[in-house]
Amino acid sequence: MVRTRIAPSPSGFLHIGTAKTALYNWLFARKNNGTFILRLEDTDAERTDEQFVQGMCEGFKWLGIDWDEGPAFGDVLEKGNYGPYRQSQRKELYQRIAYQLFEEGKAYKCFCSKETLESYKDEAGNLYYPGFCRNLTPEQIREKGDAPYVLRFRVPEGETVIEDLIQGTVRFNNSQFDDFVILRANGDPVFHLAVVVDDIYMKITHVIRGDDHLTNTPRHIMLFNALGAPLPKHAHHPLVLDEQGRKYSKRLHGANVLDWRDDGYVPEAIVNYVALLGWTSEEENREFFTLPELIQYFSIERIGKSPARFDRRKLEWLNGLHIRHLSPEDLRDRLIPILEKNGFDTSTKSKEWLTKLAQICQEKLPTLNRIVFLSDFFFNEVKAYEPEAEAKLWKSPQQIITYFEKIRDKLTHIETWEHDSLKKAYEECCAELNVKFGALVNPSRLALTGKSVGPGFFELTELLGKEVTLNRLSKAIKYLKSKEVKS
RNA sequence: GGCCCCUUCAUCUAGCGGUUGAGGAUGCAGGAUUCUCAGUCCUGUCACACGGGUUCGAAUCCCGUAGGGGCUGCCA
Repeated sequence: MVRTRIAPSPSGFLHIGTAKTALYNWLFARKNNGTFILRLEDTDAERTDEQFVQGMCEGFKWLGIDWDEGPAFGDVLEKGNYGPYRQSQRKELYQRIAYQLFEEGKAYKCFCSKETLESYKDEAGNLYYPGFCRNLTPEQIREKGDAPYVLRFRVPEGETVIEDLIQGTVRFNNSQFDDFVILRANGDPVFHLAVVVDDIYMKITHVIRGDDHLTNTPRHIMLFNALGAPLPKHAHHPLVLDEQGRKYSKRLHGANVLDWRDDGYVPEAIVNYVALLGWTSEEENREFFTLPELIQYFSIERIGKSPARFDRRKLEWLNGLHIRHLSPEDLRDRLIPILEKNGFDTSTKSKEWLTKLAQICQEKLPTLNRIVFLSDFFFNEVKAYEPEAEAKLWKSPQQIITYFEKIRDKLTHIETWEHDSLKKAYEECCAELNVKFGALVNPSRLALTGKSVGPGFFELTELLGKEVTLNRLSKAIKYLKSKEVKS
């Protein structure tokens, strides 16, 4: 039975890198009918805040990553039989295990003060622990009285080997690891101990995480061994780098997965893109995947070893692709909040109308937010005409006025206000005026939308409705006339 | 500094000793679709970090060098 986990430290929002780790763990669990667990690593009380938990979980929820076991937060209840799922609530367990190691001589009390430790630095200025208290005699310990101490793990001699599903075999000489602290002076466990204890007690079978943990893993393996517990399988995937090739800083826009939601990206695209950042399908040359498809094709073996840069442009392409795969109704429902947020009143429009709007804009949306640009003229009056477009399309006002008057006349008498009859009307005008289609359509677009680009012309005209269309044509005619007088 | 990981087009990557005059995708450039933009479909552009080996033969294996990243906390 596969059991994987994501174990974030709730010290902020859901980072894009954490999302990648979560996704890989989640995909692996789902693929193997396993269990995916959310565990909060909040052993450092100072850095933890309940609102961070909320923010992080909102990110998971948005991405569609759900967990089978996890802690309570907000109005969500705790799930699972291996809880609690917050490390801050498992303190007694860690202490018990730490002292068990102490009793067995695998850990020892260290009374060194911070100042004592500070005095030991290597050539590069890094602190290291020379093992002062490693071999204190019982008398020496007794002499310390009730002086504060930490528990340090007694790193054994020899070699620790990681058999990693992604990295292959990685060997470490134990001599490079100091006797690390497992229990702080205040009784709180340190990350290394808590992780190992939890992974044992929660019966984690596969530890999939970023390769920033690769050099932590030997310590963990030593602890597993000291506790006589079987090793989980390890898989260290490469980190997500920013567009400059550096570690994706928390302060960068986009580090928070919800930034992408705000920018008009759909979660389907984010998940697809992040999965592709270091993983390829065995179905060669395939890049578009829905979440169910990712589950179907995912495999740890296909995860690469080299770090990947985040490429916003490719994400945007994928985003457009996913948007185009949405049903018009689904797209409509995602668009409405964005329209509302930008002050467009959608309540006066029918569901059918809004669906049509979604439909005619669908293939032109790299992001959902683009809808604002593409559809503002449906909700607001045209207050200005694009100057460059005006210079180009309305070069000879007198001529355009004749065109528009003819079109207006034609449209006034149109029987059914829909795409085909509108097109027919324009075709007739073109024939009568002996001009090309574009010569009529493009200037008209400017009159109706104020822009030179937008949705298909007859589609948008149909949606605009007869009254508005005729009004805007008249308004344009009036404007052109006034312009002519001036010149 | 020490230890560990990484290095194929600008970017994400395929490739796991010969079938590769290195394939796909994004981007970029050009063409088609003559209502714009977008989309779609074509075409083009662009890479095996460097230096040594091993081998009949290397992007693929080995060793160096350089560059990038990670860890080296009573953070996780």
